[in-house]
Amino acid sequence: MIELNELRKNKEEFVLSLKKRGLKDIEDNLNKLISLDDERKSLKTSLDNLLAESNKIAKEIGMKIKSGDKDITDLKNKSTQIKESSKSTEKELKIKEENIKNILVNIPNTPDKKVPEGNSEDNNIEILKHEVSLEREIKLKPHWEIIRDFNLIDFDNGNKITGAGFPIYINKGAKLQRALINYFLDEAEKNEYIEIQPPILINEESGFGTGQLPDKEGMMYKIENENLFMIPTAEVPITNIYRKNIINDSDLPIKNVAYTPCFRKEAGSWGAHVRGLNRLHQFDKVEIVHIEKQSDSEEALESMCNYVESLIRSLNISYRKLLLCAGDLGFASSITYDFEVYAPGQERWLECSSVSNFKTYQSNRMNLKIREDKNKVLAHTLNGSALALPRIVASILETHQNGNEINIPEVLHSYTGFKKISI
RNA sequence: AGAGAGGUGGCCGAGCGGUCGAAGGCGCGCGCCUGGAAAGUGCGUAUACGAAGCAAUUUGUAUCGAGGGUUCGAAUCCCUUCCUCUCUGCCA
Repeated sequence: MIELNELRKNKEEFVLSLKKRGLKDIEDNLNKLISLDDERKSLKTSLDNLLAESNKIAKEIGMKIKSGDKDITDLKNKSTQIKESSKSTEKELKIKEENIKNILVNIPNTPDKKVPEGNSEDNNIEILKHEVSLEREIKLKPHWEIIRDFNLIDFDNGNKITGAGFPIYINKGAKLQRALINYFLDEAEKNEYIEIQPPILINEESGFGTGQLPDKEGMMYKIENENLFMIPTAEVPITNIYRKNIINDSDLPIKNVAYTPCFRKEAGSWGAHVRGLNRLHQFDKVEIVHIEKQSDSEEALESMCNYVESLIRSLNISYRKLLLCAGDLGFASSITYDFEVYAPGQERWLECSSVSNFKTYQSNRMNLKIREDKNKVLAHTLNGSALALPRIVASILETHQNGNEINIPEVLHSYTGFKKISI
């Protein structure tokens, strides 16, 4: 949620910045927000005055009763009158506050200065690319063929017991999943991340805090009679641990890592190119989350990117790093770097990590602050995938296939217990 | 899931219709005392939203799990709801 006070201070910057996202009526919207806030303030002032008056009378009555004076009818009547008008003012104020929140909640985060303009993925900027050489002369298969040939994942039975997009990993396919998860967690630990095992169901307040609710409700699976949601990413439960907290400066940075399954409805995003592991309803992911001081978050984003890059590189697969343009930026993010790995069997780049700085957008929603000297200021929240498994698996299988066997990247050997998968 | 007890500031804990944002203690911060420390002692120590001020700050309102209600006045009474503990049941 953008900060209203900041908006009031530099409206022009907000307008320019949000226009980068391609929002057309944003200036009118922001003006409306400010005038609603003016109205809110004046209502608040008159309500406070009424209540102050009413409190004063109540105290007078109390004093009179104590001193034995029973003549309080006039005061009572006066107070009742004040009460009536304060009730109606209070109602007005509540409505005003709701109106403001409804608008505020639907305004996305302002893109960082570094974020390029543009409204499609073609406008994303490639920051770097690292390619591994493929000397093999065999014809490279897409991973869904490899999976079938080596019997690593059973999509059909997943379909039978749950539905499309819920794969069953089998045998060495399952072991590979477990190896990757453990490898990613261990590496995070070496980099001073504290491991968390959060719940994978979250309530409405948590969904609101990180920005999935109310507007992105369609992405999450809902448990109807419990009013809970399956997490679309571990970002939600981890970041919400710190909801409504005031954290001491000296306790920062907070660096957490968690492995969780993730659940996404992905409504309407199924097409011909979405085969095999390219898009799933349930997938595994190791997520890193930072809570940082505002002045430290830019550097933290860099270090997170470097960490993610080192992980991908260690798997000996081709990857590239993109800086997302404003139009491609997630709703709550101010700046996002995507990492894509290359899947040579299908000749496609697949996104496997998204590293973002949300700045104060989430902390403002969840009231997460940092105590710096005497001041309390909103924290910056950041997160990134480190890493999402399925597309990494796709890239590993397609990159390291070698006829009748698949070579497992060396860093995983101690985790898998095998160096190759054979037919 | 049933029965009972309970949810008060960073923590412990008093208050159970009147000046209570809330005694007392612990913790923490600043000062005094000291050669230094301990002990002692003085002061301070929640959050949100307004108003005034360049600011330090001053000031109003709300908040005693959450949301409603009764009352001139609610931490205190009533209703709803969430959570915790104990016992019983069920269970990996």
